[in-house]
Amino acid sequence: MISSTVENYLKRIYLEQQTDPKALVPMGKLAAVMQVVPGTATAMVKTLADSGLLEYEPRGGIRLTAGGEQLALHVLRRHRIIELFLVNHLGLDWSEVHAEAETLEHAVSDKVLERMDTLLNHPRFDPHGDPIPPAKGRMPTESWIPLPAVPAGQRAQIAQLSDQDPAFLQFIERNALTPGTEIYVASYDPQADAVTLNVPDGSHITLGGAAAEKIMVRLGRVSQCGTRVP
Amino acid sequence: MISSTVENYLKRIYLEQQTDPKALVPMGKLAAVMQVVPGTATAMVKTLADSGLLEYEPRGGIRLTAGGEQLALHVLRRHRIIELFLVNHLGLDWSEVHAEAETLEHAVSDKVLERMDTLLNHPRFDPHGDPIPPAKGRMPTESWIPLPAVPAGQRAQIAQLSDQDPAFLQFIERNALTPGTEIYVASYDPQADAVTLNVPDGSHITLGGAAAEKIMVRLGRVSQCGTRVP
DNA sequence: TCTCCTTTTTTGAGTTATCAAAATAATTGG
DNA sequence: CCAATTATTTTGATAACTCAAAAAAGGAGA
Ligand SMILES: [Mn+2]
Ligand SMILES: [Mn+2]
Ligand SMILES: [Mn+2]
Ligand SMILES: [Mn+2]
Repeated sequence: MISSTVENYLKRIYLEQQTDPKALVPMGKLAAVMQVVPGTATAMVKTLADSGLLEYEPRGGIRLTAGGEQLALHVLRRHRIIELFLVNHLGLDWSEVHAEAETLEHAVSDKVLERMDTLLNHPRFDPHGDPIPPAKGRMPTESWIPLPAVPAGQRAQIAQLSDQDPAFLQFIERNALTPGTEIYVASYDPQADAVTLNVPDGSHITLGGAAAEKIMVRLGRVSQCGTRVP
Repeated sequence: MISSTVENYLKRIYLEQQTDPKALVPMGKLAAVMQVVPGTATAMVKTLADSGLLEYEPRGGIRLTAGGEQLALHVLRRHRIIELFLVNHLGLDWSEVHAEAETLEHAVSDKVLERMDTLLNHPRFDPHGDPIPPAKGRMPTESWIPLPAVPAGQRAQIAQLSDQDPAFLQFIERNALTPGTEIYVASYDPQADAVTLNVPDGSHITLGGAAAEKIMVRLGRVSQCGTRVP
Protein backbone atom coordinates (compact mmCIF):
# COMPACT_ATOMS: atom_id res chain seq x y z
CA MET A 1 0.00 0.00 0.00
CA ILE A 2 1.10 3.51 -0.86
CA SER A 3 1.28 5.87 2.13
CA SER A 4 -0.34 9.29 2.22
CA THR A 5 3.14 10.77 2.69
CA VAL A 6 4.24 9.28 -0.60
CA GLU A 7 1.03 10.48 -2.27
CA ASN A 8 1.70 14.02 -1.07
CA TYR A 9 5.29 13.95 -2.35
CA LEU A 10 4.23 12.65 -5.77
CA LYS A 11 1.49 15.25 -6.10
CA ARG A 12 3.79 18.13 -5.14
CA ILE A 13 6.53 16.90 -7.45
CA TYR A 14 4.05 16.71 -10.32
CA LEU A 15 2.84 20.25 -9.68
CA GLU A 16 6.41 21.57 -9.48
CA GLN A 17 7.27 19.70 -12.66
CA GLN A 18 4.44 21.50 -14.47
CA THR A 19 5.96 24.91 -13.77
CA ASP A 20 8.88 23.95 -16.05
CA PRO A 21 8.28 20.57 -17.71
CA LYS A 22 11.73 20.22 -19.27
CA ALA A 23 13.78 20.95 -16.14
CA LEU A 24 14.48 18.66 -13.21
CA VAL A 25 12.81 19.64 -9.93
CA PRO A 26 15.61 20.77 -7.57
CA MET A 27 15.78 19.11 -4.16
CA GLY A 28 15.67 22.45 -2.38
CA LYS A 29 12.39 23.34 -4.08
CA LEU A 30 10.88 20.00 -3.14
CA ALA A 31 11.97 20.34 0.48
CA ALA A 32 10.51 23.86 0.59
CA VAL A 33 7.08 22.96 -0.82
CA MET A 34 6.88 19.84 1.34
CA GLN A 35 7.90 21.87 4.38
CA VAL A 36 10.63 19.46 5.43
CA VAL A 37 14.38 19.95 5.92
CA PRO A 38 16.46 19.17 2.81
CA GLY A 39 17.83 15.95 4.29
CA THR A 40 14.33 14.57 4.68
CA ALA A 41 13.57 15.24 1.03
CA THR A 42 16.78 13.50 -0.03
CA ALA A 43 15.91 10.44 2.05
CA MET A 44 12.38 10.24 0.69
CA VAL A 45 13.49 10.80 -2.90
CA LYS A 46 15.89 7.88 -2.63
CA THR A 47 13.12 5.52 -1.60
CA LEU A 48 10.81 6.88 -4.31
CA ALA A 49 13.56 6.34 -6.87
CA ASP A 50 14.05 2.78 -5.57
CA SER A 51 10.32 2.20 -6.03
CA GLY A 52 10.61 3.37 -9.64
CA LEU A 53 8.33 6.36 -9.10
CA LEU A 54 10.91 8.97 -10.10
CA GLU A 55 14.35 9.44 -11.56
CA TYR A 56 16.90 10.94 -9.23
CA GLU A 57 20.03 12.69 -10.41
CA PRO A 58 22.11 13.36 -7.30
CA ARG A 59 22.89 17.09 -7.08
CA GLY A 60 20.81 17.58 -10.21
CA GLY A 61 17.20 17.04 -9.24
CA ILE A 62 14.29 14.71 -9.88
CA ARG A 63 11.66 13.87 -12.48
CA LEU A 64 8.64 11.59 -12.14
CA THR A 65 8.60 8.37 -14.15
CA ALA A 66 5.48 7.47 -16.12
CA GLY A 67 4.35 5.36 -13.17
CA GLY A 68 4.97 8.14 -10.69
CA GLU A 69 3.12 10.64 -12.84
CA GLN A 70 0.14 8.32 -13.17
CA LEU A 71 -0.08 7.98 -9.38
CA ALA A 72 0.31 11.74 -8.94
CA LEU A 73 -2.53 12.40 -11.38
CA HIS A 74 -4.69 9.93 -9.53
CA VAL A 75 -4.16 11.82 -6.28
CA LEU A 76 -4.78 15.13 -8.04
CA ARG A 77 -8.01 13.80 -9.52
CA ARG A 78 -9.19 12.74 -6.06
CA HIS A 79 -8.22 16.11 -4.60
CA ARG A 80 -10.10 18.14 -7.17
CA ILE A 81 -13.23 16.01 -7.34
CA ILE A 82 -13.44 16.07 -3.55
CA GLU A 83 -13.10 19.88 -3.54
CA LEU A 84 -15.95 20.25 -5.98
CA PHE A 85 -18.09 17.74 -4.12
CA LEU A 86 -17.59 19.60 -0.87
CA VAL A 87 -18.64 22.86 -2.50
CA ASN A 88 -21.53 21.63 -4.63
CA HIS A 89 -22.98 18.90 -2.45
CA LEU A 90 -22.01 19.75 1.11
CA GLY A 91 -22.18 23.51 0.79
CA LEU A 92 -18.69 24.28 2.05
CA ASP A 93 -17.06 27.53 1.07
CA TRP A 94 -14.61 27.29 -1.82
CA SER A 95 -12.00 29.02 0.31
CA GLU A 96 -11.85 26.17 2.80
CA VAL A 97 -12.17 23.03 0.67
CA HIS A 98 -8.51 22.88 -0.32
CA ALA A 99 -7.46 22.12 3.26
CA GLU A 100 -10.25 19.56 3.65
CA ALA A 101 -9.33 17.81 0.41
CA GLU A 102 -5.70 17.66 1.46
CA THR A 103 -6.53 14.89 3.93
CA LEU A 104 -9.61 13.37 2.26
CA GLU A 105 -7.65 12.72 -0.95
CA HIS A 106 -5.85 9.91 0.91
CA ALA A 107 -8.95 8.35 2.47
CA VAL A 108 -11.56 8.26 -0.29
CA SER A 109 -11.76 4.96 -2.17
CA ASP A 110 -12.01 4.68 -5.93
CA LYS A 111 -15.60 3.53 -5.59
CA VAL A 112 -16.64 6.56 -3.54
CA LEU A 113 -14.71 8.84 -5.85
CA GLU A 114 -16.45 7.58 -8.95
CA ARG A 115 -19.83 8.03 -7.21
CA MET A 116 -18.90 11.65 -6.54
CA ASP A 117 -17.75 12.06 -10.12
CA THR A 118 -21.08 10.73 -11.38
CA LEU A 119 -23.11 12.92 -9.03
CA LEU A 120 -21.10 15.93 -10.19
CA ASN A 121 -21.71 14.98 -13.81
CA HIS A 122 -18.09 14.30 -14.72
CA PRO A 123 -16.84 17.83 -14.11
CA ARG A 124 -13.78 19.12 -15.95
CA PHE A 125 -12.71 21.82 -13.51
CA ASP A 126 -12.46 22.15 -9.73
CA PRO A 127 -13.77 25.18 -7.79
CA HIS A 128 -10.51 27.06 -8.35
CA GLY A 129 -10.50 26.49 -12.09
CA ASP A 130 -7.93 23.69 -12.04
CA PRO A 131 -8.57 20.91 -14.55
CA ILE A 132 -9.60 17.53 -13.12
CA PRO A 133 -7.39 14.73 -14.49
CA PRO A 134 -9.63 12.22 -16.27
CA ALA A 135 -9.89 8.66 -14.90
CA LYS A 136 -8.11 7.52 -18.05
CA GLY A 137 -6.48 9.40 -20.86
CA ARG A 138 -4.18 12.39 -21.01
CA MET A 139 -4.42 15.48 -18.86
CA PRO A 140 -5.86 18.39 -20.90
CA THR A 141 -3.41 21.19 -21.61
CA GLU A 142 -4.45 24.61 -20.38
CA SER A 143 -3.60 27.89 -22.07
CA TRP A 144 -3.71 30.38 -19.24
CA ILE A 145 -1.81 33.58 -18.87
CA PRO A 146 -1.42 35.66 -15.75
CA LEU A 147 -3.69 38.70 -15.65
CA PRO A 148 -0.83 41.26 -15.94
CA ALA A 149 0.06 39.71 -19.33
CA VAL A 150 -3.24 40.83 -20.84
CA PRO A 151 -2.86 44.02 -22.92
CA ALA A 152 -5.05 46.91 -21.80
CA GLY A 153 -8.30 47.15 -23.75
CA GLN A 154 -8.70 43.37 -24.10
CA ARG A 155 -11.48 41.12 -22.91
CA ALA A 156 -10.62 37.96 -20.99
CA GLN A 157 -12.20 35.27 -18.87
CA ILE A 158 -10.95 34.35 -15.44
CA ALA A 159 -9.74 30.74 -15.63
CA GLN A 160 -8.02 29.82 -12.41
CA LEU A 161 -6.74 31.13 -9.07
CA SER A 162 -3.19 30.07 -8.24
CA ASP A 163 -3.36 30.73 -4.51
CA GLN A 164 -5.34 28.55 -2.12
CA ASP A 165 -5.12 30.98 0.81
CA PRO A 166 -8.69 31.29 2.17
CA ALA A 167 -8.32 35.05 2.72
CA PHE A 168 -7.32 35.56 -0.92
CA LEU A 169 -10.13 33.34 -2.22
CA GLN A 170 -12.67 35.17 -0.06
CA PHE A 171 -11.43 38.45 -1.49
CA ILE A 172 -11.86 37.06 -5.00
CA GLU A 173 -15.41 35.95 -4.26
CA ARG A 174 -16.32 39.28 -2.61
CA ASN A 175 -15.25 41.03 -5.77
CA ALA A 176 -16.95 38.57 -8.12
CA LEU A 177 -13.72 37.43 -9.77
CA THR A 178 -14.41 33.69 -9.60
CA PRO A 179 -13.46 31.38 -12.49
CA GLY A 180 -15.70 31.85 -15.51
CA THR A 181 -16.13 35.59 -15.00
CA GLU A 182 -15.75 37.73 -18.12
CA ILE A 183 -13.58 40.77 -17.49
CA TYR A 184 -12.32 43.75 -19.42
CA VAL A 185 -8.80 44.95 -18.71
CA ALA A 186 -9.12 48.74 -18.60
CA SER A 187 -5.50 49.54 -17.92
CA TYR A 188 -2.20 48.05 -16.86
CA ASP A 189 0.52 50.33 -15.59
CA PRO A 190 3.80 48.46 -14.90
CA GLN A 191 5.24 51.55 -13.23
CA ALA A 192 2.34 51.78 -10.80
CA ASP A 193 2.28 47.96 -10.56
CA ALA A 194 -1.49 48.16 -10.99
CA VAL A 195 -4.13 46.48 -13.16
CA THR A 196 -7.61 47.97 -13.41
CA LEU A 197 -10.48 45.84 -14.69
CA ASN A 198 -14.18 46.08 -15.32
CA VAL A 199 -16.40 43.25 -14.13
CA PRO A 200 -19.81 42.24 -15.58
CA ASP A 201 -21.83 43.92 -12.83
CA GLY A 202 -20.48 47.27 -14.04
CA SER A 203 -18.07 47.97 -11.22
CA HIS A 204 -14.31 48.14 -11.59
CA ILE A 205 -11.41 47.21 -9.38
CA THR A 206 -7.68 47.89 -9.27
CA LEU A 207 -5.26 45.15 -8.22
CA GLY A 208 -1.55 45.26 -7.41
CA GLY A 209 0.82 43.09 -9.43
CA ALA A 210 1.21 40.42 -6.74
CA ALA A 211 -2.52 39.79 -6.57
CA ALA A 212 -3.00 40.04 -10.33
CA GLU A 213 -0.25 37.46 -10.93
CA LYS A 214 -2.32 34.90 -8.99
CA ILE A 215 -5.24 35.33 -11.39
CA MET A 216 -4.90 33.24 -14.52
CA VAL A 217 -7.06 34.19 -17.49
CA ARG A 218 -8.04 33.05 -20.98
CA LEU A 219 -7.98 35.71 -23.67
CA GLY A 220 -11.20 36.71 -25.40
CA ARG A 221 -14.71 35.42 -24.73
CA VAL A 222 -14.22 31.69 -24.40
CA SER A 223 -16.92 29.41 -23.09
CA GLN A 224 -15.67 27.00 -20.45
CA CYS A 225 -18.07 24.15 -19.86
CA GLY A 226 -18.02 22.58 -16.44
CA THR A 227 -16.71 25.51 -14.48
CA ARG A 228 -18.71 26.52 -11.47
CA VAL A 229 -19.66 30.17 -11.42
CA PRO A 230 -20.40 30.87 -7.75
CA MET B 1 -2.88 15.68 17.07
CA ILE B 2 -4.42 12.31 17.76
CA SER B 3 -3.36 9.57 15.33
CA SER B 4 -5.81 7.33 13.52
CA THR B 5 -4.20 4.37 15.26
CA VAL B 6 -5.12 5.84 18.64
CA GLU B 7 -8.63 6.60 17.39
CA ASN B 8 -9.06 2.99 16.32
CA TYR B 9 -7.87 1.69 19.68
CA LEU B 10 -10.19 3.98 21.62
CA LYS B 11 -13.16 3.04 19.48
CA ARG B 12 -12.55 -0.69 19.82
CA ILE B 13 -11.97 -0.39 23.56
CA TYR B 14 -15.25 1.51 23.91
CA LEU B 15 -17.14 -1.15 21.96
CA GLU B 16 -15.58 -3.97 24.02
CA GLN B 17 -16.37 -2.08 27.19
CA GLN B 18 -20.07 -1.98 26.20
CA THR B 19 -20.29 -5.76 26.10
CA ASP B 20 -19.74 -5.78 29.88
CA PRO B 21 -19.62 -2.24 31.27
CA LYS B 22 -18.55 -3.17 34.81
CA ALA B 23 -15.59 -5.39 33.88
CA LEU B 24 -12.16 -4.32 32.71
CA VAL B 25 -11.33 -5.08 29.08
CA PRO B 26 -8.67 -7.81 29.10
CA MET B 27 -5.49 -7.16 27.13
CA GLY B 28 -5.89 -10.37 25.19
CA LYS B 29 -9.30 -9.31 23.97
CA LEU B 30 -7.99 -5.92 22.90
CA ALA B 31 -5.07 -7.47 21.04
CA ALA B 32 -7.46 -9.87 19.29
CA VAL B 33 -9.95 -7.25 18.10
CA MET B 34 -7.15 -4.89 17.03
CA GLN B 35 -5.47 -7.75 15.20
CA VAL B 36 -2.07 -7.13 16.78
CA VAL B 37 0.15 -9.36 18.91
CA PRO B 38 -0.40 -8.98 22.67
CA GLY B 39 2.87 -7.11 23.19
CA THR B 40 1.78 -4.42 20.78
CA ALA B 41 -1.44 -3.89 22.70
CA THR B 42 0.48 -3.62 25.97
CA ALA B 43 2.83 -1.00 24.52
CA MET B 44 -0.03 1.06 23.08
CA VAL B 45 -2.09 0.81 26.26
CA LYS B 46 0.81 2.20 28.27
CA THR B 47 1.01 5.29 26.10
CA LEU B 48 -2.78 5.73 26.19
CA ALA B 49 -2.69 5.48 29.97
CA ASP B 50 0.12 8.06 30.07
CA SER B 51 -2.08 10.35 27.96
CA GLY B 52 -4.90 9.96 30.46
CA LEU B 53 -7.21 8.28 27.95
CA LEU B 54 -7.61 5.07 29.92
CA GLU B 55 -6.85 3.39 33.22
CA TYR B 56 -4.52 0.45 33.03
CA GLU B 57 -4.31 -2.24 35.68
CA PRO B 58 -1.35 -4.42 34.73
CA ARG B 59 -2.48 -8.02 34.40
CA GLY B 60 -6.00 -6.86 35.12
CA GLY B 61 -7.16 -4.98 32.07
CA ILE B 62 -8.18 -1.49 30.98
CA ARG B 63 -11.07 0.95 31.19
CA LEU B 64 -11.50 4.24 29.31
CA THR B 65 -11.41 7.45 31.33
CA ALA B 66 -14.12 10.05 30.76
CA GLY B 67 -11.79 11.79 28.31
CA GLY B 68 -11.03 8.58 26.46
CA GLU B 69 -14.69 7.69 26.22
CA GLN B 70 -15.55 11.12 24.86
CA LEU B 71 -12.96 10.73 22.12
CA ALA B 72 -14.16 7.21 21.36
CA LEU B 73 -17.75 8.42 21.02
CA HIS B 74 -16.60 11.17 18.70
CA VAL B 75 -14.96 8.62 16.42
CA LEU B 76 -18.01 6.38 16.58
CA ARG B 77 -20.24 9.31 15.67
CA ARG B 78 -18.09 10.05 12.65
CA HIS B 79 -18.08 6.40 11.62
CA ARG B 80 -21.83 6.00 11.76
CA ILE B 81 -22.77 9.30 10.16
CA ILE B 82 -20.33 8.58 7.34
CA GLU B 83 -21.87 5.13 6.83
CA LEU B 84 -25.34 6.58 6.54
CA PHE B 85 -24.15 9.37 4.24
CA LEU B 86 -22.48 6.87 1.93
CA VAL B 87 -25.69 4.84 1.73
CA ASN B 88 -28.24 7.66 1.49
CA HIS B 89 -26.33 10.27 -0.51
CA LEU B 90 -23.73 8.37 -2.52
CA GLY B 91 -25.75 5.24 -3.14
CA LEU B 92 -23.26 2.72 -1.81
CA ASP B 93 -24.50 -0.64 -0.62
CA TRP B 94 -24.95 -0.95 3.15
CA SER B 95 -22.81 -4.08 3.08
CA GLU B 96 -19.72 -2.18 1.97
CA VAL B 97 -19.92 1.11 3.87
CA HIS B 98 -18.43 -0.21 7.08
CA ALA B 99 -15.06 -0.76 5.45
CA GLU B 100 -15.20 2.66 3.75
CA ALA B 101 -16.08 4.42 7.01
CA GLU B 102 -13.21 2.68 8.78
CA THR B 103 -10.75 4.97 7.00
CA LEU B 104 -12.95 8.02 6.38
CA GLU B 105 -13.71 8.33 10.10
CA HIS B 106 -10.14 9.58 10.57
CA ALA B 107 -10.14 12.05 7.68
CA VAL B 108 -13.47 13.87 7.86
CA SER B 109 -13.36 17.20 9.70
CA ASP B 110 -15.94 18.29 12.24
CA LYS B 111 -17.24 20.85 9.78
CA VAL B 112 -17.83 18.30 7.02
CA LEU B 113 -19.34 15.90 9.52
CA GLU B 114 -21.87 18.40 10.76
CA ARG B 115 -22.83 19.20 7.14
CA MET B 116 -23.48 15.51 6.58
CA ASP B 117 -25.46 15.35 9.82
CA THR B 118 -27.61 18.26 8.68
CA LEU B 119 -28.18 16.81 5.21
CA LEU B 120 -29.18 13.51 6.82
CA ASN B 121 -31.57 15.35 9.13
CA HIS B 122 -29.80 14.47 12.37
CA PRO B 123 -30.27 10.73 12.11
CA ARG B 124 -30.36 8.59 15.25
CA PHE B 125 -29.32 5.27 13.72
CA ASP B 126 -26.76 4.10 11.18
CA PRO B 127 -27.58 1.68 8.33
CA HIS B 128 -26.95 -1.32 10.58
CA GLY B 129 -29.23 -0.07 13.34
CA ASP B 130 -26.45 1.18 15.61
CA PRO B 131 -27.26 4.40 17.47
CA ILE B 132 -25.33 7.50 16.42
CA PRO B 133 -23.71 9.20 19.42
CA PRO B 134 -25.06 12.75 19.64
CA ALA B 135 -22.65 15.68 19.18
CA LYS B 136 -23.23 16.50 22.83
CA GLY B 137 -25.09 14.69 25.57
CA ARG B 138 -25.24 11.07 26.66
CA MET B 139 -25.32 8.08 24.40
CA PRO B 140 -28.87 6.63 24.27
CA THR B 141 -29.24 3.22 25.92
CA GLU B 142 -30.56 0.49 23.66
CA SER B 143 -32.71 -2.41 24.81
CA TRP B 144 -31.99 -5.09 22.27
CA ILE B 145 -32.09 -8.81 22.69
CA PRO B 146 -30.71 -11.41 20.35
CA LEU B 147 -33.32 -13.04 18.15
CA PRO B 148 -33.04 -16.49 19.83
CA ALA B 149 -34.10 -14.88 23.12
CA VAL B 150 -37.54 -14.05 21.72
CA PRO B 151 -40.18 -16.58 22.84
CA ALA B 152 -41.98 -18.34 20.00
CA GLY B 153 -45.29 -16.72 19.11
CA GLN B 154 -44.05 -13.18 19.83
CA ARG B 155 -43.81 -10.21 17.51
CA ALA B 156 -40.56 -8.24 17.36
CA GLN B 157 -38.81 -5.59 15.30
CA ILE B 158 -35.34 -6.04 13.91
CA ALA B 159 -33.15 -3.40 15.55
CA GLN B 160 -29.54 -4.03 14.61
CA LEU B 161 -27.13 -6.40 12.89
CA SER B 162 -24.05 -7.26 14.94
CA ASP B 163 -21.93 -8.51 12.06
CA GLN B 164 -20.44 -6.21 9.45
CA ASP B 165 -19.43 -8.99 7.08
CA PRO B 166 -20.68 -7.94 3.61
CA ALA B 167 -21.83 -11.48 2.75
CA PHE B 168 -23.96 -11.64 5.90
CA LEU B 169 -25.44 -8.19 5.32
CA GLN B 170 -26.26 -9.05 1.72
CA PHE B 171 -28.02 -12.19 2.94
CA ILE B 172 -30.02 -10.06 5.40
CA GLU B 173 -31.05 -7.67 2.67
CA ARG B 174 -31.97 -10.46 0.25
CA ASN B 175 -34.30 -11.85 2.88
CA ALA B 176 -35.75 -8.47 3.85
CA LEU B 177 -34.51 -8.59 7.43
CA THR B 178 -33.06 -5.06 7.55
CA PRO B 179 -33.44 -2.89 10.68
CA GLY B 180 -37.00 -1.70 11.19
CA THR B 181 -38.59 -4.86 9.81
CA GLU B 182 -41.47 -6.29 11.89
CA ILE B 183 -41.19 -10.04 12.32
CA TYR B 184 -43.12 -12.81 13.97
CA VAL B 185 -41.16 -15.60 15.65
CA ALA B 186 -42.98 -18.75 14.61
CA SER B 187 -40.80 -21.22 16.46
CA TYR B 188 -37.49 -21.63 18.25
CA ASP B 189 -36.11 -25.09 18.78
CA PRO B 190 -32.91 -25.06 20.88
CA GLN B 191 -32.35 -28.74 20.10
CA ALA B 192 -32.48 -28.12 16.36
CA ASP B 193 -30.63 -24.83 16.87
CA ALA B 194 -33.18 -23.22 14.57
CA VAL B 195 -35.40 -20.14 14.61
CA THR B 196 -38.25 -19.81 12.13
CA LEU B 197 -39.79 -16.41 11.49
CA ASN B 198 -42.45 -14.82 9.36
CA VAL B 199 -41.66 -11.59 7.58
CA PRO B 200 -44.12 -8.88 6.44
CA ASP B 201 -44.20 -9.99 2.81
CA GLY B 202 -45.78 -13.25 3.97
CA SER B 203 -42.80 -15.54 3.48
CA HIS B 204 -40.96 -17.31 6.27
CA ILE B 205 -37.37 -18.27 6.86
CA THR B 206 -35.45 -20.54 9.18
CA LEU B 207 -32.10 -19.45 10.62
CA GLY B 208 -29.48 -21.39 12.54
CA GLY B 209 -28.51 -20.17 16.00
CA ALA B 210 -25.22 -18.56 14.90
CA ALA B 211 -26.97 -16.35 12.34
CA ALA B 212 -29.92 -15.60 14.62
CA GLU B 213 -27.56 -14.47 17.41
CA LYS B 214 -26.27 -11.70 15.13
CA ILE B 215 -29.77 -10.27 14.74
CA MET B 216 -30.75 -7.98 17.59
CA VAL B 217 -34.45 -7.22 18.02
CA ARG B 218 -36.84 -5.13 20.04
CA LEU B 219 -39.86 -6.94 21.47
CA GLY B 220 -43.35 -6.02 20.29
CA ARG B 221 -44.30 -3.44 17.69
CA VAL B 222 -42.06 -0.50 18.52
CA SER B 223 -41.67 2.45 16.20
CA GLN B 224 -38.08 3.46 15.66
CA CYS B 225 -37.75 6.88 14.16
CA GLY B 226 -34.71 7.53 12.05
CA THR B 227 -33.99 3.99 10.99
CA ARG B 228 -33.56 3.45 7.32
CA VAL B 229 -35.72 0.69 5.90
CA PRO B 230 -34.02 -0.18 2.62
C1' DT C 1 42.52 29.51 -9.91
C1' DC C 2 41.10 29.89 -5.39
C1' DT C 3 38.03 31.35 -1.93
C1' DC C 4 33.38 31.89 -0.14
C1' DC C 5 28.63 30.89 -0.32
C1' DT C 6 24.83 28.05 -1.44
C1' DT C 7 22.87 23.66 -2.16
C1' DT C 8 22.72 18.98 -1.24
C1' DT C 9 23.95 14.82 1.06
C1' DT C 10 25.38 12.24 5.00
C1' DT C 11 25.30 10.92 9.71
C1' DG C 12 23.21 10.23 14.05
C1' DA C 13 19.16 10.31 16.57
C1' DG C 14 14.03 10.43 17.89
C1' DT C 15 9.01 9.04 17.36
C1' DT C 16 5.30 5.91 16.41
C1' DA C 17 3.68 1.52 15.59
C1' DT C 18 4.59 -2.93 14.82
C1' DC C 19 6.41 -8.23 15.46
C1' DA C 20 9.02 -12.35 17.39
C1' DA C 21 10.33 -14.54 21.07
C1' DA C 22 11.80 -14.80 25.87
C1' DA C 23 10.40 -13.95 30.62
C1' DT C 24 7.07 -13.59 34.06
C1' DA C 25 2.68 -13.75 36.43
C1' DA C 26 -1.73 -15.86 37.17
C1' DT C 27 -4.84 -19.60 37.00
C1' DT C 28 -6.31 -24.18 37.14
C1' DG C 29 -6.49 -29.13 37.47
C1' DG C 30 -4.73 -33.02 39.79
C1' DC D 1 -0.53 -27.10 47.09
C1' DC D 2 2.27 -27.71 43.08
C1' DA D 3 2.93 -28.33 38.17
C1' DA D 4 1.22 -27.29 33.76
C1' DT D 5 -1.15 -24.24 30.98
C1' DT D 6 -2.56 -19.69 29.67
C1' DA D 7 -2.31 -14.66 29.73
C1' DT D 8 0.50 -10.83 29.84
C1' DT D 9 4.65 -8.21 29.87
C1' DT D 10 9.37 -7.45 28.58
C1' DT D 11 13.12 -7.24 25.45
C1' DG D 12 15.24 -6.54 21.13
C1' DA D 13 14.40 -5.35 16.28
C1' DT D 14 12.40 -3.30 12.21
C1' DA D 15 10.03 0.10 9.07
C1' DA D 16 8.56 4.74 7.90
C1' DC D 17 9.24 9.48 8.51
C1' DT D 18 11.31 13.12 10.50
C1' DC D 19 15.05 16.77 12.37
C1' DA D 20 19.71 18.77 13.64
C1' DA D 21 23.99 19.36 12.45
C1' DA D 22 28.25 18.01 10.12
C1' DA D 23 30.33 17.07 5.65
C1' DA D 24 30.75 17.45 0.83
C1' DA D 25 29.94 19.25 -3.74
C1' DG D 26 29.21 22.93 -6.93
C1' DG D 27 29.27 27.31 -8.45
C1' DA D 28 30.35 32.60 -8.81
C1' DG D 29 33.18 36.18 -8.18
C1' DA D 30 37.80 38.17 -7.27
MN1 LIG E 1 -2.64 15.45 1.03
MN1 LIG F 1 -8.45 23.31 -6.14
MN1 LIG G 1 -10.77 3.28 11.61
MN1 LIG H 1 -22.54 0.56 11.16
